[in-house]
Amino acid sequence: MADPGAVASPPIQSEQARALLKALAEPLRLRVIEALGGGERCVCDLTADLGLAQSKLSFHLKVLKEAGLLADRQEGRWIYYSLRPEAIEQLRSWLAELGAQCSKPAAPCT
Amino acid sequence: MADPGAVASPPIQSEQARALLKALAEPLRLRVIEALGGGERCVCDLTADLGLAQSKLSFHLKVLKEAGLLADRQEGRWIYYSLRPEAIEQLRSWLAELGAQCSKPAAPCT
DNA sequence: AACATAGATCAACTAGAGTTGATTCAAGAC
DNA sequence: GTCTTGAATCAACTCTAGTTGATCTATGTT
Repeated sequence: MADPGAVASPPIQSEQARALLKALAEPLRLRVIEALGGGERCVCDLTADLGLAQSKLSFHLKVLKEAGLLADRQEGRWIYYSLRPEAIEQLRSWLAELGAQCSKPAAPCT
Repeated sequence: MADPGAVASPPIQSEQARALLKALAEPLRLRVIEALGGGERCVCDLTADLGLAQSKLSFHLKVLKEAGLLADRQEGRWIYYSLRPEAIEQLRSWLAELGAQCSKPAAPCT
């Protein structure tokens, strides 16, 4: 099951999955994520679009980035954020495993 | 976009996705979910396995159920919980949409 | 009927996560 | 160099979500 040589998308552990889920499970962050679903955006753009206080957006971008959901790049004084599709894909795989054999009936309780 | 006649797995909205994410994004609940990943379990079984206070487990089971992640059925005095694969699948689809076109570069900021 | 057990619910308490406004840092523009 | 602007950081505050222990309900046993 271990795959030490692989570079992209190793199977995700539940701890990592939880980090992704937690980062996504917040209203404002979800709005940010959905805004980035359409493609890369700069911070000033997001601030305006979502109508958020600057420090607030910055806080949530940091959380999302630390969870591995976002990539950022700087260009001059602007910073552009984008979704990391690998993270999304990892979470999807993790969910797929979860759903795989969940329909087995329980052994009756005595 | 509306599809009132459909019974199974209509496309999920972000509000519903958030509810699922939020329910999943809690350590204890994730443990419960993973325990149920292997198949249906009764509450007494889960309580013992996870080593949780009864009221605590009950609280989290309720949250998971209200989010639509769990199904429950009663048999005598025991209650069995199981994962709802549809919910997992809906979340996976939602994530897939999100990742679909997120790689478009931003229009440069002036 | 009384009793025992599985599980849900409730009220009081606690802690962690998000908000706010001010400050700091960095990259141009002048 | 100074000034302006985009964005991150920090400290104080707030509030929501989870914990705890007790109580209540329902099912089954005797």
